[in-house]
Amino acid sequence: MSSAIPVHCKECSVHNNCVLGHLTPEELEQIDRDKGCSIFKKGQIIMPQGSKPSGVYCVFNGKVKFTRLGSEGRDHIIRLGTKGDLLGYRSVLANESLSASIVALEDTQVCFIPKSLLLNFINENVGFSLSMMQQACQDLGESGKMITNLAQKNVRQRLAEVLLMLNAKFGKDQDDFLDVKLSREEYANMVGTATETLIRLLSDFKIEGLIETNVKRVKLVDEIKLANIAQLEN
Amino acid sequence: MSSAIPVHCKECSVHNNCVLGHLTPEELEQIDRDKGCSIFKKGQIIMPQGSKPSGVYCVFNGKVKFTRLGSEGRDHIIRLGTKGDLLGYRSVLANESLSASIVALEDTQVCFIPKSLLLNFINENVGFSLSMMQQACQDLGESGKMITNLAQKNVRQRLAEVLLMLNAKFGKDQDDFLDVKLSREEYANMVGTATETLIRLLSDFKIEGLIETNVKRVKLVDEIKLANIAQLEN
DNA sequence: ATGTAAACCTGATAATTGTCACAATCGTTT
DNA sequence: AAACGATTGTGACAATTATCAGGTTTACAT
Repeated sequence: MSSAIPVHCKECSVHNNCVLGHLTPEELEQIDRDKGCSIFKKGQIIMPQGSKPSGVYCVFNGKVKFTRLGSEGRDHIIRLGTKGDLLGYRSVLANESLSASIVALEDTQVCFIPKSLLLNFINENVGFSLSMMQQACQDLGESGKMITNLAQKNVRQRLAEVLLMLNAKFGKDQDDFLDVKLSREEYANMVGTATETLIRLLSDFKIEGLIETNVKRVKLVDEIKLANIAQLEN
Repeated sequence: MSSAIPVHCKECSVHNNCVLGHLTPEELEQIDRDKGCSIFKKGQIIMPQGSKPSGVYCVFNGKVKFTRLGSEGRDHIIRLGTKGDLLGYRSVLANESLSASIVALEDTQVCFIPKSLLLNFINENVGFSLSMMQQACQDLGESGKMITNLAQKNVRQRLAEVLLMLNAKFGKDQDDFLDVKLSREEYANMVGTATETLIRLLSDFKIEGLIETNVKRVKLVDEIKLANIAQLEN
């Protein structure tokens, strides 16, 4: 981790897709006074599982994973975060320790907002408070979907779903590849399967013409068939 | 569903374990004026998946399941609710349709609180607002745990965990049996497995002296061994 | 450019779990 | 009490997935 040149919150580009966009200009200036900006290199732990964070990070750019260490030493990626997401808010608001480590998937610039400040805003700004609550409830809905998927779908279906989810969350780069780089092991940890099984399925998809791969990059070729495999309802 | 004699919220016994306990006496009286009380018989749908509820139910007594219909027509139980729980709050606050049906596991008495009233309280009562948010964040933490369990544990481990979870949530009746009655199919839908597999595992547990069963009732005999099987961390 | 560790891939095999078919039991209605 | 349907239970088998044991390629530091 290293510190970085701070941007003024008022001019920050992430506003449109960030709950902090609901704060007043004065409140944003308050953040400016207290916040700390830092850069985490790819692979670095931003917040470790089990710790009680003293505030939240707002992602300025980059990508992160929320990864939970299960009892048998295997990791599971329960969520991904990107520009505009607040990291650790669940833990701060529930006053519980972090149930997952937050790790940088690429070099990631974040701003730290102390817990006290966040709670102030919630107390004083009803609009912000409501949108925080909405965020939590939406995330809860996502989790519910994930639970049903893990419980009812097989690995092939879940992989198709993960690929489409990545497309929805991160979009495509200029070459039409998914704009996020994940190792095979990380894919496996998202799908909830062994790395070998995941590799085999990815090549199956490649053979069937559903995707193309180029080292760490993946391109979705036939999204409709993928959606059929995933059996998406919504 | 049938209507029931309303109890005054101020004197309601569920306060201690209910977010509504954070409301002022005046706010509770407001609920009294607007609320509707009803009883759902065992098996009745309280709120159907896909609908957008116009308010929430507060459980006065009884037990409910949150059950999601997956794409292959199989149900999955993602959560259970009991006295003091608010039903449908996630959907109301996220302004999304219900991702699961809420179904009575036994005769269940509930009070309906309109959405507008709930939002008023959130706008005007910071303490209540915060405790609603905490509730959402705690539920989110629970979901995360469930996700990791489904992804990393096998059926046997998950069954052990479900049994312990039921014990923690519902406790024991006077005969030391779990104070909740579920069919084998419902157990299977909680664990995320086929009914036949679940039945086999339950008899295994019985043979190994971990549990006793009596028709629909289950008694935990060796909670320590169950915890070992489930590999509980916390 | 070269050595080394990590990541990726493949095959063989074992373990887990699901599916189907059917029998036994229980509870409810007639 | 008989009859019906729903639930519970069992066995055989198939499908899915994990594990282990290797090879190959890639990325990166020196």
